[in-house]
Amino acid sequence: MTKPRQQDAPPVVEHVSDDTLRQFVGYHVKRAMNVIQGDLAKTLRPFDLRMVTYSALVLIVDNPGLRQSQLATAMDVERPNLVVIIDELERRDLILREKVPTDRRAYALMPTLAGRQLCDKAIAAVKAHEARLLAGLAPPEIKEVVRALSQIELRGSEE
Amino acid sequence: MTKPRQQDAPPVVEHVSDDTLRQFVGYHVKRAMNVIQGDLAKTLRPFDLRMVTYSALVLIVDNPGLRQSQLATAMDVERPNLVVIIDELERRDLILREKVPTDRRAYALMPTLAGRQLCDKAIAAVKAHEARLLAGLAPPEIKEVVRALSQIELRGSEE
DNA sequence: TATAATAGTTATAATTCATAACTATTAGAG
DNA sequence: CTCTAATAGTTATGAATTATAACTATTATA
Repeated sequence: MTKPRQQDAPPVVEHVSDDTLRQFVGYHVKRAMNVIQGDLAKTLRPFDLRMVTYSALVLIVDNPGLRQSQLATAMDVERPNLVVIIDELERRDLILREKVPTDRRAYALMPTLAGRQLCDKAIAAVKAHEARLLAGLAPPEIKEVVRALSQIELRGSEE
Repeated sequence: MTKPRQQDAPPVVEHVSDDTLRQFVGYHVKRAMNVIQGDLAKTLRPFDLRMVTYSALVLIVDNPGLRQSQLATAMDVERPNLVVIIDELERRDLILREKVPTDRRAYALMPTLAGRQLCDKAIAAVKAHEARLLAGLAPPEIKEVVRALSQIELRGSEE
């Protein structure tokens, strides 16, 4: 005999079980990602940055002179969608589109001083917030996680 | 002296470095998530399911009788957005909205036989695909990753 | 009984993501 | 060397996802 049910009424669910989904690593990744994304958004708000503008800025600071198409590929964003991101960063004078004399179709993306400074501050803030999220995890554990996630990422690119 | 640059031209970036972002676990989670999400979408396409409809179906099969608001909370989806998801599953006769005699505002979500069957098949397919993504990772490593991700998830909910 | 709260819905806006087509320019085949 | 194809960036646009306000019906509570 199963749970007693009055008449023909549907069972009342007191606690929702997601055990089946929990067997999938992907589910855990998704839920962790939700938390991380929410935390990141909150962290970046004071800098008036979103996740995309933040990562674009970091990549430009780290790779001064790169082209928009390179950045789009690195960020896994369609070229048309990158345009507005770059527009926004340029409008705020965090980066600039520098003309490339050897190829007049392309722009070399360069960070400004303000861009580098904001980037540094944002990175520091993100670092602090991430540390709080990862509190309770020992460094070797974290290394292990990163290794595993990289492995998954790799599997994806070799399709 | 740094890299030689002809005249005043911006440096040419041959390889885009994302080392700065790689220091963040969140970045790795995001990139792994992209791969997983793409793989999942491909896996579910033959069943005419998307990630949201799939997880909704699984949760309904595992928790027959649950209410839409419970499901919305479990899935981290706004109630209005869940309506169309449930509509879709119901239209395909995978689930049904059963009237609750004790509360005439609410619907108890129940899977149909077809729903349970499709769910089983989809779960099997996802399991197989995930196994391929995780090939190269030993079971204890996977356990470690899940533990770490759960920890992150937890940190988020205790804000 | 009156008021507040809840379940589900509708309508709608904001945001994100994807696609086609265009201009200007460069590279490559012949 | 010229013609064609390919590339960089852009514009326009649409699809999909996500979020918000307000509504109906019903239940819980003061």
